[in-house]
Amino acid sequence: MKLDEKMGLLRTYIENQGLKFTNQRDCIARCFFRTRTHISLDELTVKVKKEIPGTGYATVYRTMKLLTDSGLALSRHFGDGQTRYENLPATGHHDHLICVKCSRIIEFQNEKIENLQNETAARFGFTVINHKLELYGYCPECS
Amino acid sequence: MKLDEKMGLLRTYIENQGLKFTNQRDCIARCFFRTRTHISLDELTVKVKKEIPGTGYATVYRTMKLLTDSGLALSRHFGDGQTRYENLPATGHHDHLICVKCSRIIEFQNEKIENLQNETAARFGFTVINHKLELYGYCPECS
DNA sequence: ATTGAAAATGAAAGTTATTATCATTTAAGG
DNA sequence: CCTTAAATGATAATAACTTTCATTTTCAAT
Ligand SMILES: [Mn+2]
Ligand SMILES: [Mn+2]
Ligand SMILES: [Zn+2]
Ligand SMILES: [Zn+2]
Repeated sequence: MKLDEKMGLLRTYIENQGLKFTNQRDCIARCFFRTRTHISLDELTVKVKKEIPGTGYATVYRTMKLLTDSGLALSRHFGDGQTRYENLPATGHHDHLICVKCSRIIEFQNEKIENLQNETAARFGFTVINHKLELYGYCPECS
Repeated sequence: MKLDEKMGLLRTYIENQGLKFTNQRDCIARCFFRTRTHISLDELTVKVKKEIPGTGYATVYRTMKLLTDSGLALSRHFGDGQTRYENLPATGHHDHLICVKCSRIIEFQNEKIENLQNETAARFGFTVINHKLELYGYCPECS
């Protein structure tokens, strides 16, 4: 999805909710949509302040909540006690390999695993609405 | 593993580390070994206080850290922002199905998924040392 | 049993990430 | 240009965890 398309969806969501489109929201959303990492609020706030110096952490927090609620961002919790946000993956859902030494994160997709997850859940009468699969270990460079 | 066997392992671990075996540690460990749930520190502290009323939360916290470090307890993080502890499963490693409505937790094992995880990691040159697989959804009663 | 050094305890304070409050500013429709 | 509801940023509050410290307890060596 293109940047402008995302900004359009955000505007629509904001209008529909009776909210207002502000300078800060514009800047924070653009900064976020630009990233390709799993970014924390602290990290994102640094980026945003370079464009609008006065911006408060709370506004970044609230805007990321907005983006998450609207479905334009995904929030993730890896091992480090911080919430991280990532853009919607163009290729669809993915899971993560995380290096416990250098924190490198590799994304992967595995249709077979996903299917087995659903099979397993079904066996217990569960309806899965989301899941978390994280593999922690050593990346090639840290092995 | 029997209760006494676990207590023996704990004693050994404590001796080897040059630590001391106290009344509180005995009580907290027994209370924990008795549980079959994924218990939080608050919950465990309530149980412990019924046997030794003066026991402080910090002591429960420190003892569970000890049990985790010694390999006699597993710490888990589900969605609710609290650390939970569970006994070593007699049947070996398992993963979890979690009901987002009633918080019921069902444990499952799936060898195929485990193998696919390792295959996937290997494809990226990763060595997996642990993983987290949680399936969130609705249990049969809440569907 | 007594002693003494080292470790454990419990209350309280400190940490850290997140979330809420509130006075002031701003967006946007009329 | 006005109105007013929402947004902002500084700050305070929360919540779970972790540390500190004065006091108590353990336990090996008398
Ligand atoms: Mn990702
Ligand atoms: Mn379990
Ligand atoms: Zn690495
Ligand atoms: Zn349920």
